[in-house]
Amino acid sequence: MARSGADLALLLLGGFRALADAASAELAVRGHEKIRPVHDFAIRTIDAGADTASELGRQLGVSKQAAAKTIGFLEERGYVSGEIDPRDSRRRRFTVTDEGHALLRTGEHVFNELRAQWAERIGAKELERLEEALSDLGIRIPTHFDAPGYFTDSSTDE
Amino acid sequence: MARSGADLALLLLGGFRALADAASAELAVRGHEKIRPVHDFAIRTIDAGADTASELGRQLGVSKQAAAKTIGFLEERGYVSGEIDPRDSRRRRFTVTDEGHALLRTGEHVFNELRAQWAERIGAKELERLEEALSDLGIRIPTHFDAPGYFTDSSTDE
DNA sequence: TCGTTGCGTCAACCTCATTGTCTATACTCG
DNA sequence: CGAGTATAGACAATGAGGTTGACGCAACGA
Repeated sequence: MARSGADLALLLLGGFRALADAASAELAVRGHEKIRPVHDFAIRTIDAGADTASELGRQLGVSKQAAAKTIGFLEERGYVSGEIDPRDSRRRRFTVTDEGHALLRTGEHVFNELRAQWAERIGAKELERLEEALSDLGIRIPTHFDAPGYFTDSSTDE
Repeated sequence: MARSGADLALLLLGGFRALADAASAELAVRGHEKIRPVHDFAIRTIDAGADTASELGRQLGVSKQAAAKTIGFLEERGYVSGEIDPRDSRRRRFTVTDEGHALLRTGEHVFNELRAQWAERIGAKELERLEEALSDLGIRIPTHFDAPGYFTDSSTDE
């Protein structure tokens, strides 16, 4: 039967949220409080070479000020550490600390566990097929999350 | 091959965003500027009986102030209209206007068109299978759309 | 050496949400 | 009836997350 397009959208969003919320909660349990996907993403991006605030901002598609703020948070938590570039004293170059790498590993682990749970529920084959379908649709990994809230729903009540 | 759980999450988010963004853009083309999913959802909820700001807030899981603001926007655009309840002058009771119903219909249409495009790309069967899989996972329709939240604080309540 | 460009920071402001406070109205119970 | 309580909605302050503008300073290129 032809389902509705709106339901499809909601299903996708719901799936994402189920994973993201569960991951965030699990990360908190494991000692990484208040970590949100942005942080994971930012750390990866820094690790991949975007080692200054300006560069991180460009990579993430946000202003350098916003990127600097995120870096400030990460630095405060000890996930990254930075020092002035001896070659160019305008820059502060950041590196991901062991703690930062640990967070990345834990996050990955948590997500993989979640995925494994899904695979158990509907079958590994089916899950791969779902991923395949989404990939075939040309869905690209989003890097910008300032989505205009499309729906606001009550997840709190039940 | 075993994909990563994080990629799965991103794929779902990306899918949702692709649909939501396209729908929002198409709605703008059709004369409904700046309409986001929240608005559609709010109108539906009002139509379903949540005819005061407080009640809408409760249904949507947001504060009454936030709900009042949304209603203010909808009223300004002519999607809903309200008047003081003669039985209880504290309340302003809202009803969805014809314009509001038209928006709902258009939104539905736009989403269905988008879904049809996806069905063309990967096959109707495959799409249904994807929806089936997501449903089987017990994904519930979310109503809280601050969803970009992979990287934004998404409330961890449940 | 002198512009130009880029980095990082300060400051102001926007949006969307929150909580707290307050007035007015309604409801309930002794 | 009248007192006390609960509720609607409005106002204000606050917070999170982002933006733009301005600016000092360092680097670089002609």
